[in-house]
Amino acid sequence: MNLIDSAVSSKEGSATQQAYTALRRMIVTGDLQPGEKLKIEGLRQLLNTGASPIREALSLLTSDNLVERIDQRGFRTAGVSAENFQEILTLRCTLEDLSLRQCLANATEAWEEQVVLAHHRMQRAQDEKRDDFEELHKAFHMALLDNADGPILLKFCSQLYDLNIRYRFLAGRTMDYQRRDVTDEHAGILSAIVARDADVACERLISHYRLTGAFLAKTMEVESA
Amino acid sequence: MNLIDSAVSSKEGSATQQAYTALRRMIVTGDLQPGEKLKIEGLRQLLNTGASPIREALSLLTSDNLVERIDQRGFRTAGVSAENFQEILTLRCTLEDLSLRQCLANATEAWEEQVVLAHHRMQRAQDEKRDDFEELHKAFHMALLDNADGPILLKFCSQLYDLNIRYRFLAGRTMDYQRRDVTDEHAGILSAIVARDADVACERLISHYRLTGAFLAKTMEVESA
DNA sequence: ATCTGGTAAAAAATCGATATTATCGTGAAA
DNA sequence: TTTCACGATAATATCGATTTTTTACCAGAT
Repeated sequence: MNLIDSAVSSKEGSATQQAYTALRRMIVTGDLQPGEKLKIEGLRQLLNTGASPIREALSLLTSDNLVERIDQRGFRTAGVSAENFQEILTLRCTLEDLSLRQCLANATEAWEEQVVLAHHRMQRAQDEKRDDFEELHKAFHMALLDNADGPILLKFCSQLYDLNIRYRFLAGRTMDYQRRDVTDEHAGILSAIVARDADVACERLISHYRLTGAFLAKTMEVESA
Repeated sequence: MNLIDSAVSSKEGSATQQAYTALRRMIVTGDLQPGEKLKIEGLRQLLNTGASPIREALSLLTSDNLVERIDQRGFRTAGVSAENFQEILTLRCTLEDLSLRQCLANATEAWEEQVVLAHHRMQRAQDEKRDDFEELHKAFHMALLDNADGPILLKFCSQLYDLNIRYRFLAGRTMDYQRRDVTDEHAGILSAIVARDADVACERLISHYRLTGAFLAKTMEVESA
């Protein structure tokens, strides 16, 4: 339930917690199709647990806008649409710009070091093509924002991140992220942070998103054609 | 679970739904103190229902940041602090400004009429000092924002509204809203909307919030002193 | 053919009971 | 006195079964 390292899959925690992370991953990665009906009984067997944890996990996932709850007729995964994607993208740009500026205004050594560290870990995972790249990528982006004026904004950003990344998975995991040269973009953002240049950092961050967004939008078009 | 008329208390719906609205109101109005431990058994008896609906309702309330869930050690209402209040206020200003501008950019007859209607209903309730003023007040503010580019932003605003209004209740319901002459402010916002003047409308909306915010902040200071 | 009403099957929601986990107090050892 | 370990107790989390509601289906009528 925490923000940054929510993805660290562990067999620790309550049954609800396990169900929460498992279902979350399944939805984000597209194992569960958008708009798919989520039958308690099916999930119960799939995750080998009782109905209560499933039900509770699904309730929690509605927080994140990953699941829709319709009273008396169960749960389904959130739907997708071009409009939805667009809203996520633009909101994300707005909020992360806001947040990053606050972070830089409040900049401290400790924060900067966390960012550097997160970047390093992500980079290494990418070089070695490890499969935990995704979580480390999120960790990097969240580390960037983790020095703003308050936790609510961070939570919003975290939510939007997940919603956005879901579209990337849906567009096809095969068409890999590495295709575009995203490495330079990350490095550019980092160096602007270290240089404490808010305008440049934000500009790079936003264009990073817009590029990825445009890329995805195109992919979606192709697929729906 | 819908956004605007979530407060309309009805005896309809599932036990979970009823528990959700009841608990929500209790938290927002301060019947349940900030940071208070929410024991399932107690609430179960209070609302005369089983543990499952309570539990699920509380899970849903974590969506709204009104309840904190700590794995394996239950639920408690969200805490309050000056910093928290400040963040809510400034975020709210930012997001509602953004949203209102979108609404005006997309302005339609239908939307404008809904706003006028919502304003009228609120006004009448205020004049007659009816106790449904609160819900109609929210309905008015949400109607203002209900023509933006997407539902996510609206949901964020709705959440922040509730979080904010909770502080008003906590500051003391007695110290009534009507003290300040809020009527003019509402009317001013409305007329700017009708005139399709985004800058003025936003300026009035934001200052409406800031005034209320400053008022509350002072009240809080006094109380904590 | 289309609609309607009713019924059977399926799924969701809820309950009551049990298992699991945290909390609190007590007392012994350092 | 402080710290730690150990039970006793209270609360949470989970399970299995039951109730309620929705959904799917089909016969009969328009």
